[in-house]
Amino acid sequence: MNETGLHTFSHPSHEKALALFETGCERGAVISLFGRCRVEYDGRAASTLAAGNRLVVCKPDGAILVHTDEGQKPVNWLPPGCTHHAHVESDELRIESQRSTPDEELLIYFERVDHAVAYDATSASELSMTGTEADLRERILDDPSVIEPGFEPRATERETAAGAVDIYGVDADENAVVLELKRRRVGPDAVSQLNRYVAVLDRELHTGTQVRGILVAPSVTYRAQNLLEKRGLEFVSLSPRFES
Amino acid sequence: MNETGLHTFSHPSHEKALALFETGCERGAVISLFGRCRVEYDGRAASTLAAGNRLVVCKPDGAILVHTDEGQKPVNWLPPGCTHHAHVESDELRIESQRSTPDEELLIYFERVDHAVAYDATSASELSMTGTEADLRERILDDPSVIEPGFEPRATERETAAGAVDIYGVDADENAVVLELKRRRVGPDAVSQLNRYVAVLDRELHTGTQVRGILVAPSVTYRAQNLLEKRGLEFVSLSPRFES
DNA sequence: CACTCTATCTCGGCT
DNA sequence: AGCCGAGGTAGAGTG
Repeated sequence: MNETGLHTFSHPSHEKALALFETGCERGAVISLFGRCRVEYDGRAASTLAAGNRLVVCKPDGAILVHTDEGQKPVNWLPPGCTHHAHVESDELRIESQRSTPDEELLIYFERVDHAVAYDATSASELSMTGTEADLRERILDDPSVIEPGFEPRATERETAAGAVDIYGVDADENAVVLELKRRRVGPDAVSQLNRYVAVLDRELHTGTQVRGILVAPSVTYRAQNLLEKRGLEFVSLSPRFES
Repeated sequence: MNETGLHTFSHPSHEKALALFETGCERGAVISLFGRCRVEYDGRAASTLAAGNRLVVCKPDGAILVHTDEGQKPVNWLPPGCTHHAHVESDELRIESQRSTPDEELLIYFERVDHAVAYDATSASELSMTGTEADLRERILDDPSVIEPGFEPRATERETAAGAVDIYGVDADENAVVLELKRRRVGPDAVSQLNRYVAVLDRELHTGTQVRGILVAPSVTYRAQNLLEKRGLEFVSLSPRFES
């Protein structure tokens, strides 16, 4: 232990690893256990993982992750809000985590702990992100001509019977226009969604002229392209603004 | 280093941590770095994370994760298949990971490494799971009467113009029946999907009688319930079998 | 390789 | 608190 809140053991006995786990949890540290263990999960689904060398990370908010040597996703996990209990039994260090709503349980049985770390990590209070769908909306509202000359936004999140439309406006000839925004390449589902908005607004507005529907995204899939044409909808290629 | 493939340093110099990182990567180990760092991401979106105490995990398949003290999800990450480069610059240990399609980049700058671990983890070859949609299908095929007396499955994954139908069969009166299976509570989208199948099969089969559509899931949302009634579709409550 | 679909999705916003 | 929809979705399966 020292000023940075670090506590480690190499090849600890189960008792020493247990002590590190418990004092670390109390302190609010992130616990990392490297060792050979098997894992059982029971809850929304059920799974069993045969023994192997894993990395188990246990966070003070109650989240627990079991990582193997591959994949970005943990092979087993429980979300934040779980309670952990550890004890030594049958020559194993057993970590048992549970939560309710829904009831689920993760059992991690270490036959051997190779290394144990308790570390005081800090939160991510200052993560800032750009390049989202909100950025795409801002980009259009800042300069509506990126859609087409004369386009004029009238409302965002305009409510319809089919849900809220991203941007509602009019074109140079005062025809109603519905924009559906997607921050990345889109498939046929987005086209269907746009089509529902157009159909609903056609009915709700009952102006003589057809409501125009424009899908705004960086690109579309081949099938989405086909569907757009079949439905008489339009497409404008536009990406979210990336601020640095 | 020892027979379990473990290599650790507490409070290493940047050079020592760099050496551990590079030899560990070559060896195919999982590298864990505990220390104070800032993180920048640029790719599908863009983000900056101010300096703080983090856990950085770097896997031999190219995945890299940055964990804070909270959340199940890493605060920053890159998926498997990335290439990592590490070097010391401006009194920082800099880990720079990149990939293409899409182009993205994760920059992790350690001003201080508190602890470093290289560990030979093993894969999850033997994860077995139950309680999936496949289990639900098996449960129905084992005993079709759980749907209704007289129901008789004729095909699974039967192809239609709207995609593959989960289970296709006939009822006691030889009417065509389409089952759409979901392992958990479903919303209106599943009803729409089922409706497309029924509509398409009505046309493809052009039998005199209406094709029946049954949604099979543990439960449905309120709006899905409404939509089912509006479309003349049916619902059977059934959960996947959990084997232990 | 590109595209599509599912998920023990996770996460956040809203009713 | 539960429900619903989006995601830097991830990961698997398929043409």
